Amino acid sequence: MSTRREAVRRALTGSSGFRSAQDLYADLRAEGSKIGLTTVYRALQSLSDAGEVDVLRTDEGEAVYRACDTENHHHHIVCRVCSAAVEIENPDVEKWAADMGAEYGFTNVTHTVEVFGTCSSCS
Amino acid sequence: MSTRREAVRRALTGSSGFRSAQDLYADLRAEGSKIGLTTVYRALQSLSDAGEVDVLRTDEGEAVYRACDTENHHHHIVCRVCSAAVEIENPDVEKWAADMGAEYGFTNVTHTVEVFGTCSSCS
DNA sequence: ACGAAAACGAAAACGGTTGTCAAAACACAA
DNA sequence: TTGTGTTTTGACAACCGTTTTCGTTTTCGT
Repeated sequence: MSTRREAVRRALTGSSGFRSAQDLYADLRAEGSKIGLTTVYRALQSLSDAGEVDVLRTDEGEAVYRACDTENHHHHIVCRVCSAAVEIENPDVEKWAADMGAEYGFTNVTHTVEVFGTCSSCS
Repeated sequence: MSTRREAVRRALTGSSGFRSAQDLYADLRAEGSKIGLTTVYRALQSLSDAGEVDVLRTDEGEAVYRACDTENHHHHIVCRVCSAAVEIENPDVEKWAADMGAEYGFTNVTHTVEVFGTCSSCS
């Protein structure tokens, strides 16, 4: 694990919500790092490939990342103002998605579930 | 409703799955229309604002559109090969999302739920 | 038919992301 | 330590989907 990638992971772990690559780049530069934007993207790509961070897309199509507490499959409630996120799990939803897939003859079923709202401190 | 926008709606209604703006543009040009890409984007934007089509983002960040049978809130099972889609509804999921939001003090809660798989004719 | 308003399309601009490539950092054997 | 091959890095350009701009065309009301 290279130093740069470690720095990106640290920056991500130090934030409570979903951050974009450019956010993290700005954070790292602000704290004096000479890291390049390309490297931030590369680090996030590889952390994501390794399953160490969760990725999702905003409505604007921007990719945002988060270092999650568990490696288990789970979902989030994300504040649309400050992007803080709470991890949530629900076996029923997992089962429902799988059942739906089976019912319509779909194989290799995956799903995305994200809940958005305004968190108590932002409202 | 302008002619061009109607053409885009027709192109969308004639497909069974989610299509990107560029897909629709290609379809329309292929059938002889002299429509411009800009107009396709504009038409999709306005159809989407009017709630007449559903929009979602692929993992690659591309926006894809679909003319749905119902205007009610619903979700989809989407084939990741041919992008054919089945509309699905489930009050439990709706309730769950709302409950989760309330439990963590989030207001103005919305959610996105999409199921992906390989449909029977593509597998 | 006329003028105002809306729609249109080509091309440029934009913004996030990825590719390129030479320089720098590193590993490690001699 | 020095040399050599590998990996990582970052500036910059390229890419791609989308939006903006702006001059032209079409539509609509009168």
